[in-house]
This record gives sequence, C-alpha cells and structure tokens, in this order.
Amino acid sequence: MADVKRDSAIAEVDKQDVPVADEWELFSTPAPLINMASRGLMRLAERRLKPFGASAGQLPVFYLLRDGGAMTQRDLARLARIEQPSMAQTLARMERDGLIRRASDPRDGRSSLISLTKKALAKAPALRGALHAGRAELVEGFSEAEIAMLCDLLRRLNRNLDRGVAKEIAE
Amino acid sequence: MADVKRDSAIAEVDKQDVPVADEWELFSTPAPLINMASRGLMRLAERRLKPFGASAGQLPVFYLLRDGGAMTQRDLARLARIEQPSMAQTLARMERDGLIRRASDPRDGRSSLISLTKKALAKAPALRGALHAGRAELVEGFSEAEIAMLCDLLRRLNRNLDRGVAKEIAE
DNA sequence: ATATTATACATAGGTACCTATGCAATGGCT
DNA sequence: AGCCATTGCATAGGTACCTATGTATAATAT
Repeated sequence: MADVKRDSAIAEVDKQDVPVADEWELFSTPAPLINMASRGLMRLAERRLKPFGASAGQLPVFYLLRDGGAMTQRDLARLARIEQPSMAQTLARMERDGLIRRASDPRDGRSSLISLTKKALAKAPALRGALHAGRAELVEGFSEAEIAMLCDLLRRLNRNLDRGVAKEIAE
Repeated sequence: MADVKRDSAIAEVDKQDVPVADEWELFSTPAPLINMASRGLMRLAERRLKPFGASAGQLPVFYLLRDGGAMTQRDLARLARIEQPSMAQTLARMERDGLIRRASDPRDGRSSLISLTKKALAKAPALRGALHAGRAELVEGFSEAEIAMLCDLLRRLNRNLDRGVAKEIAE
C-alpha cells in the first residue's frame, strides 16, 4: 500500500492536508505550467528511454542523424536549438556510450563530422516506437484540433521568448 | 553587426543555409515545443532575476513564504511540486546566499521550519515586479481567452503526465 | 516497553541545460 | 605572405531538476 506513495510526492498534492489555496496562485499563469509539463515530460521520457540505453537529450541527435548521415556539432546544436556547449556535452556522453562516432571533416580542420554508430542506428526504431506511444499518452483525451491549437499557442509563445531574449541583448 | 550574433545561436535558425525541413519534424509535436518554451522561460527568468540576486528555482519559495511565515522543507517541496532533494538543494543555495533561515521545529525533531530572511523579504516586491513584466512580455499578442485556453490545455496535459507516471509505477 | 514501519531530511551521482571564456583553424583583406 | 576577425570546439562553473539510498526521529502496533 505504501508502495504507491514512495515513488513521487509530486503527483499527489491534492490529497494532502496542507492548504491548497496557494497552489492556484502558483500555477495560474502559463510559465509554471509549462515548466511543470517540461519536467514531467523529461521524467516520462527518461523512464521510457532508459531501457534502450538512451535519454531525452539525445533524441534530436538520433533524429537528425537517423538516416546514417553525418553532421557537424554546430549544425546539430543549431537544428536542435540548444547552445553549442550543451550539444558538446550530450555528444560526449553519446560517444562514451558508443552511440556516435566522429570523423574529421576534410573541409574544416576544426570540426568533425558526427554520425550514429551501428549500435545506435539499431536502436532507432525502438526509440521511435517508445516516443510514439509516449506522445499518444501525453495527448490522451485531446482532439486533433486541440493539439493543433496547443502547438500553435506554444509556437507563438516561443516566438515571444526568442524576441524577448534578442531585444534584451540589443540593450 | 556581429554583436547580435554572438549571444545565442538558438533564436536564429531560420536565417541559416542549412535545410530547415527537419526542424518542422522536430518541433511539430507538443513535447519539444514545451521543452523549448521551458528553456526559454528559464533563460529569461534567470536574466531578469540575477540583478536581484535570485534565480528561477527559488521563486516558489519566495512565493510560499512571502508573508514572513515558516514552513517545512517537505511542504515547500510538495507545494512547489518538486521532489524533496531538489528543494533541499535550492534551500541550501538560498541559505548560502542568506535568503532563508532554519529554525528547529519544536514539534518534530527531524524537520526545521524555513523562513525568509529580512534580506529576502526586502527583495520580494522587486521580484514580483520583474515577474509581472516578464509575464506580460511572454503572452504579448495573446488575448485573455487564449491565455486561459493555453493554461487549460497545459493543465490537462499535466494531468495526463501525472497519471502516466503513476500508472507506470503500479506496474 | 519494544520492535517495526513511516517520515523528514541529507547525500551521492547523473542528465540537461545555461553563460563565459579560451584556443586553434579558417578565411578574408591588404 | 601576413594580419585579423570570425568561427568551431573545448572547458570551467553554475542552476535545476531527477533517482536511489542512507540516517535519524516519530508514530504505530504488538
């Protein structure tokens, strides 16, 4: 009986004896809801992917190199929309785990061309399956129109965020 | 001219010479959009809060203890919806920075009652101002109805996530 | 009263991001 | 050819999460 309780204190706030009034304030705005969703997604993805020896941050790499192609670290970072050091760290872990290989770029001595190993390519279908299932679970009870609406709103939000960051840099 | 470029490679994908077809695939589903939004929010919040000597993860603590009250670490974690060790780490940093104080709980020898220091309480109004501004910027161009819709969709998504996690634990 | 279970916290280790900064190869410009 | 800004990557250090596990106190059941 206590087993269900042991796992995560997060999913069961409303059954507590603590006043819940604050919660509405804390999660009445989009930002914390997005943050919470992101953390939930990460946890779920981690749980789904771990059995296959992969993790959430590696997914863009798997996706971008899925057809056996090669790419520069810079391009991987840019297409995955993360900063270069973040991608460097992810690639370091993937190399450690034998998922990627680096070949020196003949046209540029600074960079190397990253590609998935056979081991990684073999995992790809399983990962895609896990993601597909996860996606279905995530939007369970949503109509296609609602999903499209959500994506649209999020894209607009992201545009605002990009703009905001850019603006503040220009002083 | 290059100054605008230096800051962040993330906000300027579409002006590149790299094929963009993949990007649509990578960001056509809610999950990556949420992840991206969350990272954007974090970056923005960090930038807004740093001048005041605070950071994003501390906001729930500031909020929950804003009236000078005290609370257990456990309750802080539960109301902020993060795991206990995460809250412990946040509190450790806040203590390091002189933002919180711990008083031993007379009714329970295991826990201590956390409260904001005067220094932290003094910051609170500024933080609230920064957040208010940030929130406005975030949802710029959104109608109130759209914001409400977004929050509603996100809440449903979060429920699905909670349920998914709970389900997988029950085997 | 004592033994067991549950709870509150601490600690260890890991992922995924970020910014700031240094270094080395490139590619113009003169 | 030689200088120099740019670019690709590496490294250092930090925040914010997570899971797994240990430890002491508290609550409960015998």
